[in-house]
Amino acid sequence: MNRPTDMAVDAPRACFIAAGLDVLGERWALLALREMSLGVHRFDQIARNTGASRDILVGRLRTLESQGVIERVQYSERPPRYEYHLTASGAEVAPILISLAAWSSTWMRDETPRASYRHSCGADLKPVVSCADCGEEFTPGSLVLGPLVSAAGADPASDQ
Amino acid sequence: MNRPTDMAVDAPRACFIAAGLDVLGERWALLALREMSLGVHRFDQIARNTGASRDILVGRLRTLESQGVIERVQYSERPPRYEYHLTASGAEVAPILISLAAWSSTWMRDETPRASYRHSCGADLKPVVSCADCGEEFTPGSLVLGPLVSAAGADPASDQ
DNA sequence: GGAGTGAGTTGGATTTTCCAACTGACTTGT
DNA sequence: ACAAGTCAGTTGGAAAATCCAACTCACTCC
Repeated sequence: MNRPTDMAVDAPRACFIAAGLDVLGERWALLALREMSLGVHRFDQIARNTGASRDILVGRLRTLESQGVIERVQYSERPPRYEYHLTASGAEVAPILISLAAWSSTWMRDETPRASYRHSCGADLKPVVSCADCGEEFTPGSLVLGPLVSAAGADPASDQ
Repeated sequence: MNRPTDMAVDAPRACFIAAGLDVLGERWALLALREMSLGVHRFDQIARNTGASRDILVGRLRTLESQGVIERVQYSERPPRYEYHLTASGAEVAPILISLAAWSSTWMRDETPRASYRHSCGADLKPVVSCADCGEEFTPGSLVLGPLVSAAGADPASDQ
């Protein structure tokens, strides 16, 4: 009944990139996941290695846990102590970290020496992102919008 | 247990992931880049499609410009009007967006329908990240710390 | 002349983050 | 035994970032 000019002030794009950022895009979240990927699982060490304030970090870890990205694993009973581990979902954040590290080491333009990353084969980090279907490498611009869909949604019960 | 590089015991890890997040990790930055990747270059439309406040968005765009990730291109002289375009550096943010979209569409566990993404070949987004050197796929855990190095650093004069 | 477009800017409220110190329940060293 | 240290948080207040709606300025279109 109404058309171009009338209502619906364009709402922000609801896409999977935006949704992913709701979970992973808050400050310190990806750095905390980086630590767990590197085998650091304890609160104090994660706080030290990321530089996050302890109070903020608690909040992030709780959010990531509630989203099923990490899980708290008890390693001491008497004082109850927990460590943080990646779930299957969290482990699959790796490609994001890899892309970020690769972009950064290519395009950062200061001289600051920083820890680099490598593939476990020993080579410098040079990830190639290709399409599982056609095998072609993704080039800038080869990412295109698809239809509206719901996420695959790993079921919350399936922990490792 | 974990001391891959020898760093001061209490300093946050200075790595390329952290450095990348300094540039791309602020709120709205990646969504603005998403818009430009999708061919949206004007301020008003970027603001609408991302949902960012206009004042904050101005700040982000200025930061991204100063980092050489995007550039302002004048498209009208009187009134001076600019649009925002990805530089070579910005175009290479695509793998990050792709990984994020793929992770999100796999692991988000609500039913909300969202815009999905595809490869330009038409297939659903299923990126495979592999090592340019050995060809092996990156598996969770195959990202390992390397030595301290400076970034390749696109030369600051070449942004135009 | 009035409405509309586009790219911002402004001021004030709200939210998030930062920081250092503190807690409580242990464990280890002397 | 007692002091000191470890660990995973909490707490409260200050500082910074963000949100929001309205406003500006310079045009163009009807």
